[in-house]
Parts: sequence; C-alpha cells; structure tokens
Amino acid sequence: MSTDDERTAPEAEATTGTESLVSRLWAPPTPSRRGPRPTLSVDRIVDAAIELADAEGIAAVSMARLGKALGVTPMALYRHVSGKDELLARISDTIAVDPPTIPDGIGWRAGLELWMRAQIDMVVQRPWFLDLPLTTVLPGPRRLRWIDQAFRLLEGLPLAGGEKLTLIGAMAQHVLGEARVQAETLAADENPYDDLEATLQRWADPAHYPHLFAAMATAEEPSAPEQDDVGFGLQILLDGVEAYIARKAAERAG
Amino acid sequence: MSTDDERTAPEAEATTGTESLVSRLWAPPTPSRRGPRPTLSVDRIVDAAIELADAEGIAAVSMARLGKALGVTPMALYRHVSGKDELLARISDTIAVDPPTIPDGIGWRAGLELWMRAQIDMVVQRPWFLDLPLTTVLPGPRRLRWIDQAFRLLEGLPLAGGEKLTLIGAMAQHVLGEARVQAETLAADENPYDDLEATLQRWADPAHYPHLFAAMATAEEPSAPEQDDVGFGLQILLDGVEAYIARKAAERAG
DNA sequence: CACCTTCCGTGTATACCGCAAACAATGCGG
DNA sequence: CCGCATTGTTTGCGGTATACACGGAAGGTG
Repeated sequence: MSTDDERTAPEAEATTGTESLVSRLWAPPTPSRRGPRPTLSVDRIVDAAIELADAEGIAAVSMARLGKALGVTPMALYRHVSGKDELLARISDTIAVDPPTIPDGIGWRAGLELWMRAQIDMVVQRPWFLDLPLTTVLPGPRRLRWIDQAFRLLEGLPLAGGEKLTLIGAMAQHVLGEARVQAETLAADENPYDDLEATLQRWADPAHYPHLFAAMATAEEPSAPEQDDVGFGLQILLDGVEAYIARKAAERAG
Repeated sequence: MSTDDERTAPEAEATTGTESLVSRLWAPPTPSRRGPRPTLSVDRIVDAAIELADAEGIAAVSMARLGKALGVTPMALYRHVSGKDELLARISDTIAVDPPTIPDGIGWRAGLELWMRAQIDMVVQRPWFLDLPLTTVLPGPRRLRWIDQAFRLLEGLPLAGGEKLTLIGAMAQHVLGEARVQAETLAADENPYDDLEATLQRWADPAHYPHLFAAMATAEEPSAPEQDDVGFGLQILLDGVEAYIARKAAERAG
C-alpha cells in the first residue's frame, strides 16, 4: 500500500479551467504530516461560507468577510482552496444534501415528482443558490448522488443511457426555473412577472403586444387551477416523458 | 419651480430594486433641451457594450472598459444609465432581437418548436448571455415581443391565461438549458458532463453511485438517437403540453 | 445681446474585490 | 537535533462600481 504514496494528489495535467475544478471537487484531501497544526480545513471554510450565505446572501461571501468570520486572514483561505471559483463550487456541491429516500415500488413517475420537489425545496430554503454563477454548479460528489438516484428511478425503462441523462438534465433545468418562481413568490415584492401587468398597463402600447394584452384581458376564471402550484409545470414535463416512453415502447413492440 | 416639471422621469415611488429596474427599461427617453450636445446616448452605450461582449465576453464589459471603448470617462456613462445593473438589463433585452415570423396555419406545436429553436440560436450566437446574472434578465420591450408571439401561438387553446404564462416560462427555461448544452458542445473542452465519465472512472467509488455506473456500463447502442440533438428535449416538453391540452379538452367534453 | 438655468462629461476619491509573493512561525521525519 | 514542509500573516497590486464636486456648453428668456 506504500508503492504509490504520492498518487493521491492530482497531477499537474494542464487541465482546462472547468475540468480541473471538477477534479478538485473529487480529489481526496491529502492529510499533511509536517508543519503547524492547521486551524482551518476545507470543510470548516465551506461550512462558514454557507452559514454566511444563509445569513446575508451569496454576495456577502467574499474572501475578506469569510476570513473575518473564521478569525483568520483572507489569504489563509488560499491554503485550502485554490480560489474563489473552487470555493463557490464546493459550496454549491455541499448544499446538495442527501436526496430523500424514495421507496422502491412507487413507480418512476411518482418517484421523479418527489425527486423534483425535493430539489425545489432545497433551493427555496437556500434562495441564494440561484445567485451562484452557473459555471460553479458542477457535478461533485454530493450532487452526483441525486443524479444516481434519478438513474435508479429510470431503471428498467426502455431508454438509452444518453437519453436518460438528457431527461435528467431537462428535469434539473426545470427545477431551477420552478424554484426561482417559488422563491420569488415567497420573497414577494420581487417577482418581475407579478408586477409585469402593472408595468405594462403604465408603459406598453397594446398595439405592440396584441396577444399578450388579449390574454391579460381574459379574466382568470375563479375555477382556474392554482396559479403558483408547483405541480403544474412538473406534470407537463412528466407527461412528456411518459409520452416518449410510450412511443418508444410502441416502436419496440411494432 | 413649476409644480410638475419633472413628471417625465419616473417618480420616486420607493420601488423595490427589481421593479424600478423593469420600469426603467420601459420608461421613454426624455430628450434634453438644454445643455451641451450629448456625445453619448443609451443606445450608443448599449450597442458598444454588446459589441464588447461579443468580442471578449460579458466579463470584459466593465464601466472602465466600456468608457474607454466609447472614448469617454467611465463616470460619463452614469448620466445615461443608473448603474451597471440597468446596463446589463438593457443589454439582455436588446439582444432579444425580433422573433422570427411564424406562419399562421402552422399549428401550435410546430410553431412553438420554431419559437424555441430560434431562441436557442440566439443564445448560441451570443454565448455570453448565459453568463449574465439572471436577475438582470427582465421583461423589457424586446423580450416581451417573444412572449407576445408565444401567446399568439397558444391562442385558441383551452388554457387559462396563467397556465399559458406558466407554459411559456417553462419553455423559456428549457431553452436556456438546451442552449447551454449546445453552446458548451460547440465550444468543446468545456462541457463538464462530457468529461464527467472520465473524472468518475478516476475518482468516484462505484459503490457510492451504483445506478450511475450501471447506466454508464450499458454501452450506447449505435442505433441510439443523436445524443446532442436539440429536438429531443423539445419534443418531450411539447409532448407534455399536448398531453395536458388533450386532458383539458377531455374534461370540457366530459 | 446678456444672463440664467440646465445638462454633459471630467476629475478625484472611496471602499471594496480577488489574489500574487515574500515571510516568520511551527512541528514532524530523518 | 536539524532540516524542511506547511501553516497563517503581511504587504501590495490591479481591478471593480460609484459618490461627489466641478467647469464648460448651449438653449430659453430677459
């Protein structure tokens, strides 16, 4: 077990920016043997950063603020994290807590709905996640557990691996949008499309947006389904998946 | 001294940050009558910013760089734009060029597919759009024309106005994800999920991600559909819409 | 014409930000 | 015990957005 001691650290492979970031998320921490006892650790840093973001939003997470919160010089953080990008990537992977346990016999459709709802809840509890640059939301160890579970839910369906991955991506994307609407609705006074109508009435020329104004003129029937029901968008997407599966199954049979 | 000289500018209505941003996008420009001839204008600024972003990405668009590009002091820009947020919002609305003309009898499904594909093309031509903070992507005059057209395509369908808006939002969201995949594929060497497999083989413990590894082990059949086919995700979503419409129509009939 | 008001772009300054590099202190491995 | 790897610190650079005071430009009004 001592033949390749030093293999643990990632080699200098002239990696592209993004790829090296991903591999840094996966590389196991190398315990140091010499030198003073570290007062810091990657985990402590990331946890403090998340705490800070929870309290004041992601904009408050700067190296200076974070260092102060940890009672340490800003530059000390760079001993454990290659830069702010890695910090943000680690944050966004770390807040992807373990996926919920989804029972086995529940069926792919109900399972995926739970899967999506759980993710929406995650984002709603941490709205600042939506303010993270998307380039820092990368497949790390925690996030991949969600993807693994999604693959489990899709197991046995007549879909190619690539198709499944595409579907999972589409669902993850949808979750993002749904979570945004949800988060903005909860925060109130912030949803641009809620105030859209008022803004339009004030400024926009109906002649330029005839169909939009026509749709607005159609008063919402009281029997209309709940406007902010998360499930609506989910059902649309799941219906699409179901239709595709049915078509695929028919092809196989035919 | 007159009582309402200043009425042309939007009132100080204690608006929330976002709402005032939206209304600034819509407020008509007030032509100035006195003072030196302006060498700048909002349009000139925004156009120069877009040109800069096209050449070097959105990160290159700073007030300093932009001022230099326009042969002007950075602070001069603030005469025409309230801050960087408004600049970015104007940029993101301005690059939403006119939607394509979609023939009338084409049907909602084919129409929406064209609508989505056109948006994907827009983003692929301006990949830096994906790097804009999403809080600056607001419903401005140009972007609303797309929404107006989407409402036109949905006209006559048995859906409430709110449902249509939700659907349009879902499609716009999907377009974003699809465009991201497309843009990253074109840029190559940047798609984190392409290198994901290699990274996993190197670092990840198969026992932790059993279903993921199982799916990877299933060799892609050569007859599998094109992996990066934009249409795949679109069809899923449109199938979902179609299923919902069918269900709704059945409810009405029943 | 002269004056005044209004508006433009400039110059200067502040308060941040991420991060590169040289440094003293620390404590294990030889 | 010595050497050296590793820690957090110090200093400082170049970048960002933007607040504020200013002088000059030019139309409106006398």
